[in-house]
Amino acid sequence: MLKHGILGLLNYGSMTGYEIDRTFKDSLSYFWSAQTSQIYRELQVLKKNGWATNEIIKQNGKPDKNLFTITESGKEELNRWLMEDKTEVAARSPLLMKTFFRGERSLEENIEYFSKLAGIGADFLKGMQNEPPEIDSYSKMVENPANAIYWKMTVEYGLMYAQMYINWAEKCKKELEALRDEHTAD
Amino acid sequence: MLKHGILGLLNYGSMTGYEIDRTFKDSLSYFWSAQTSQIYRELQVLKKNGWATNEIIKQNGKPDKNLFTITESGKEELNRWLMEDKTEVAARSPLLMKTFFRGERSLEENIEYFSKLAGIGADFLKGMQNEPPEIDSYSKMVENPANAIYWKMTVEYGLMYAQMYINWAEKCKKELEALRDEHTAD
DNA sequence: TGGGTCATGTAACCTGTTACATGATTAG
DNA sequence: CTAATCATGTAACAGGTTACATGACCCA
Repeated sequence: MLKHGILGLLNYGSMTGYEIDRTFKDSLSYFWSAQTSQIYRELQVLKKNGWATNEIIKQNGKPDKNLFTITESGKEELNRWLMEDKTEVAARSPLLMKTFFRGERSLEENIEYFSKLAGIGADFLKGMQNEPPEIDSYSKMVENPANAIYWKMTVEYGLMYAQMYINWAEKCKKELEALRDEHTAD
Repeated sequence: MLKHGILGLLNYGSMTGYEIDRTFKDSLSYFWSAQTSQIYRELQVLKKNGWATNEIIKQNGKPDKNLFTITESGKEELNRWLMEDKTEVAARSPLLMKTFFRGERSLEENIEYFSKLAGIGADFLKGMQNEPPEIDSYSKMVENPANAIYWKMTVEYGLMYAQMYINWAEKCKKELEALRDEHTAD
């Protein structure tokens, strides 16, 4: 998966591992986090597969740059991946795993838990609304402005998801509060 | 993560690897998929960590059962995990990774893509509404009916998520259609 | 007689995480 | 003087996937 993300970025233009790492951390982290070490390792795989070539650029003072460029075969692989359809709605969710087993903890603690989730969701939403991932910085990077519509769609997903997440957490909280109030009413 | 899911199940009662595997595949797969091989491997880790003990139960005709039971230390670990708060709203999303790079494909193909996503979302939603993960079968398994509320919350999340997913896919589709119609109107 | 269920796993591989290592330049 | 930025990675480990292997019993 990360391989294809890197191919997608290289398809916009040649980049060094460092730049790819920065892009993931600064702009794509809300839907994909990647470790620096993994990026450098995957770049070696891309090279081995013939999907990218590299070129050392001498610098003085700083370490040399290792600039990667996508090949024709890399572009084919990128397109193959984009066309393949293996779409699953449900994704692995640590959140739901934890929710599922919460019966082990007290009502009060769980009310607190969902309250915290709602708060975290609200912070995430606010963050996204105030400083949406820097679409403009990609626009400069890429000649074709048509891409921006797809970038915005991922942001839109983030906003809609965050809202749903908050609604869900609040609903859960209310259900537990109702349960608690039933008991204490006796 | 899977370790803790297994611990959570063992906390309901002793189980064999086969039963754990069935439970994940039949009932928890909408938020966590697990390979049979991984379950058997993780059970060895639980044992090694002192979180579970096992007992061979002789059978004739069928292979012997290997029944696992949670230990006190395993219960502590389960509770430690439930109490720890490491909640991230955003999760790694292959869906968004693919969406982000769709500028590489044609408008028409992408309209088709989002249309398919909306359909897949609708099928998932229908499936969940018609046959929600067998909450009843857990209820039999577990003495404490209070757990059911948390199980239902995970199902509720599934329903809300599926709806949001469909709305998003349809919105994306409409945006692209509008773009196409602008161009063809010239 | 053929497929499904019960029931166990191993081996190899791929992907992601954590920890470590180096070193110059630049801005506060 | 110190922290951040630029820029490269390696090693070990943890977690997840794919493929393979075995074998009896039961139902249609």
